[in-house]
Amino acid sequence: MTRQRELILQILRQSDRHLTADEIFFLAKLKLPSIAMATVYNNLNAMSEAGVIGRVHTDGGADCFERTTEKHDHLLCDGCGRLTNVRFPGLEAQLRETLGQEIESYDLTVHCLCRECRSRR
Amino acid sequence: MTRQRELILQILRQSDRHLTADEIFFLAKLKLPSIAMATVYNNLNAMSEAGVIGRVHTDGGADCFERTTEKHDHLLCDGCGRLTNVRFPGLEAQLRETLGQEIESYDLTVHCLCRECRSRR
DNA sequence: CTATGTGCAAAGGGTTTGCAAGTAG
DNA sequence: CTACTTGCAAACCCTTTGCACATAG
Repeated sequence: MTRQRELILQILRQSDRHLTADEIFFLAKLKLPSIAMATVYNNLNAMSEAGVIGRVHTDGGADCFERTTEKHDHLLCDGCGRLTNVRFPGLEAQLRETLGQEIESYDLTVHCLCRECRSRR
Repeated sequence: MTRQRELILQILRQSDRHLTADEIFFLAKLKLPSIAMATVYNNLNAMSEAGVIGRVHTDGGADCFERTTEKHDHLLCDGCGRLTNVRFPGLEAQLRETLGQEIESYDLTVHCLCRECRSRR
């Protein structure tokens, strides 16, 4: 548990949004100017593999990281890009039943237009 | 409709698998050695935006392209990486109902271990 | 002490871009 | 003809790697 890892974890814990490695790097540099991007990635990789933080792959863009480690799905606004967490309880059981086979996990991203974006049209 | 675009489309139509841009490039070069990667991407982008072919973003790896343009979901074996198409009819309506708002679309990838990979353990 | 983590710079994979030359319609 | 497409190389973004040095425990 190095100073760098502690700082990165703290940044994630204090944010209620999803953060990219770049954003975390920027925020970390404010407190610890010597920190390197490689260190940020090292720690994000280590912590997401250890299940301490969550990681979200996004289509085309940079991965996002979040403090939540609970299983959840994502709601993405195609207008403004805002990403929020949602849950569809029972969905996994239903998918398993429909497929008729064991499931390791699933990734679901629902695309929408949020209220603001919808009214802006 | 250039010779290049026709060739790329033909390659996709003749394949029942998902193909990466790299694989398409390789296959296209066999018939048209002068073709460039940029041309392959140009055409794949144009055709997937036009809805003529399908595009699948994969976590971390290269995007895959497929002839099907019908809406469907994906089943990915975590063991061998094989990607197959599946459908969960009625899922969209159900997601819309649970969320209580309009949905543009959704992306669902179900992770599994296929029979072969499961028995190999 | 010693294994592990750091910072740096350079490399990597996948994709896009700028531009001069070529081609479809 | 003229706008669009090609091929090429270089650039791009995000992420990883190699390595000498520093540090946690």
